[in-house]
Amino acid sequence: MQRVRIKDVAREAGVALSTAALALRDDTKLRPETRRLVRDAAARLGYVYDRSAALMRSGKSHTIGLLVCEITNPFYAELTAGVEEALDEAGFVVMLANTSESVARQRRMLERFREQPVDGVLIMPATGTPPGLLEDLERWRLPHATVVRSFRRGAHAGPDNRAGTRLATEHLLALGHRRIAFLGGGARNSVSRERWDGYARAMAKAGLASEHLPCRTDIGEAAALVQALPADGPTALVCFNDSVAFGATLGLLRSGRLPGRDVAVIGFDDIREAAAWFPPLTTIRVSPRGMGQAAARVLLERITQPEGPPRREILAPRLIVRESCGAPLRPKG
Amino acid sequence: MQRVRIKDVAREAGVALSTAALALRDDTKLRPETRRLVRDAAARLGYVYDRSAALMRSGKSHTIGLLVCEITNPFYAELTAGVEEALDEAGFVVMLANTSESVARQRRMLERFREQPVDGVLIMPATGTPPGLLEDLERWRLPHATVVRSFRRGAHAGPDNRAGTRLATEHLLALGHRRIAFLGGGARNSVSRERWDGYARAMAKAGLASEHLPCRTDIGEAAALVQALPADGPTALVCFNDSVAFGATLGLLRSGRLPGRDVAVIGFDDIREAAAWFPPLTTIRVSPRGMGQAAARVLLERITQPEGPPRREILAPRLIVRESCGAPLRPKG
DNA sequence: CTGAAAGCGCTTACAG
DNA sequence: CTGAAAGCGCTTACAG
Repeated sequence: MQRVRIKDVAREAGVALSTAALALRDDTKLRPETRRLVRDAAARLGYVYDRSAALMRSGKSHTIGLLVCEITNPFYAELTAGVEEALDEAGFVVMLANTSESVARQRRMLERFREQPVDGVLIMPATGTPPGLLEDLERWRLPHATVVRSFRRGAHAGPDNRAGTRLATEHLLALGHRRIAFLGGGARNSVSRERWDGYARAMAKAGLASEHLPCRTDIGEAAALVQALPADGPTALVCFNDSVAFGATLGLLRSGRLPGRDVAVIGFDDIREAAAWFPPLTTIRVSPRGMGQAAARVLLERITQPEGPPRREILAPRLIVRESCGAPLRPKG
Repeated sequence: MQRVRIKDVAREAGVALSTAALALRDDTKLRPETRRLVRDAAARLGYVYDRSAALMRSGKSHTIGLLVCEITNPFYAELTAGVEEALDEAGFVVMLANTSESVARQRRMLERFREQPVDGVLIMPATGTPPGLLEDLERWRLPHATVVRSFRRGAHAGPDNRAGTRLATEHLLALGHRRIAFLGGGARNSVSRERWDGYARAMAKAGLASEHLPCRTDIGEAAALVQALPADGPTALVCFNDSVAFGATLGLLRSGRLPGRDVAVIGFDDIREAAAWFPPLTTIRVSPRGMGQAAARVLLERITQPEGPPRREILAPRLIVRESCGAPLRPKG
């Protein structure tokens, strides 16, 4: 069984090869009847369009490379779903690489994507990514955008991290807390720096000292750290993200303390599990799916208008008050 | 700035075009010195290998399409990481599509992958996938394999679901439970059927009646359902998976009951959060990452040996006893 | 290891 | 809308 090519479809439909080629791409230069004629012939023969051949000739792959720093993190998984959704709508397909925070693997996959070739790359830079990577991307003229974590310049979509932890800290201050610590973060990436910064500035503004309890983004590690906190420790925790906050609540429960009543906890991200948590988690909402979609749009703009200035879309976060901050226990008034 | 082609590299290195082509793929027919010579020339010119042109000629894309039923589910996210890891080692790259359990979207993405073209597809069939899909794949001669959820035939890698829920049920029976219910599942897919079946058979063998508490795989929905369970309800829950089990423990906590002490809970999957949970979750371990790697291997075998019989790799699950089943509270002996 | 050549299946520009 | 043709950048088989 020979492979069916456009030439065969053209013969079956009784039209010229160039007409068949145009008809198969639904070109409006052709009469609707002709297009139907060709489509029917293609269906009869079981014709399958070969995108790789089209790419070879036209140089457009309608494919983008997505570098995820850690796909097993629910936040990034949700973001990936948003990216994939928005790109699919635009007729693009995504090639996935999970770097697992490895700078070496990130580099290797980027070169692989370049060879593929893809029309552009969307990157959540691995922790510790050297700034030279951005320069390489620019030199390669490979359209690119970052999501969540960013370089100093270049197209980007991400949350306003400083505003987020500022909102969380100010909420806790308004509830009367004075010993407020920042739990988690500390990695060498823009998100860690910015979230810490928003908290620290809000504390300084209130004339209070900052306290950092660094730990990796790991429920177990956060839980162990919080479980061991002394009774005269912080009365409130601004957490790097929801996973760390989940760990914090588990650590409090394990040491016989009730999150919200004994120690206030606020997360960041509002991942799906946050509302169903015990106690329901007060957190900063940034909508990973929406951010993935925004990032896809920003990248597509780079691909279609490579000469324009790169757009940076900073999304405003929102404080979602539930129970883990203890607010419902202290009605204002 | 013109694009650098193999021809240019050959000229720069002072060798024939065919020699340069072989050298760039590190063919052992060539002397190491020649290979070095060519590689150095390529580096000097900033040559980028064009895989799409190679695909066009050789017909091998070294790309596979991955259809994930729900990437935001941590279990499938981890599985995706395993697939991507194993394929990368074999020099393959993955094109991702998240079907979000939509049969229509699954169909559309499959046709897209076929056009791409990919060397094969790895599928976690969306709930409600018609058996006709398998026939299409066979007719298209598109190498394929399923993961976790399966068709009646075809290459596959997945857990022994019946053995898993049987292990869980027998453990609860041994702890003295009699009113044991199955929480979650009920979707029209092989996993739901098999997990229920393993539980129901173990109950029947013990001469006990089965009880099904169906709910979607959603922490919030499971929590609400369990929170409302009466005091004379089941004393133990075999859960469809860990997410449902997490919901169950939250529902118990919300209604003032301690999971493990008041009602025993066993999950399925052993996702990362299970060990850190409060209380630590007793569950059935199937290693999503390992399963993803196994599925990748099974698919690669289909691609390299399309005429051989499809392999089905059924992985044995293991009971991981932690605290949510209450076993540590009742030392044997 | 050389050198010339065919071909993968499209896209695209062009004269009619 | 036709028809013939060039070309995208590789791979591959072949005679030397």
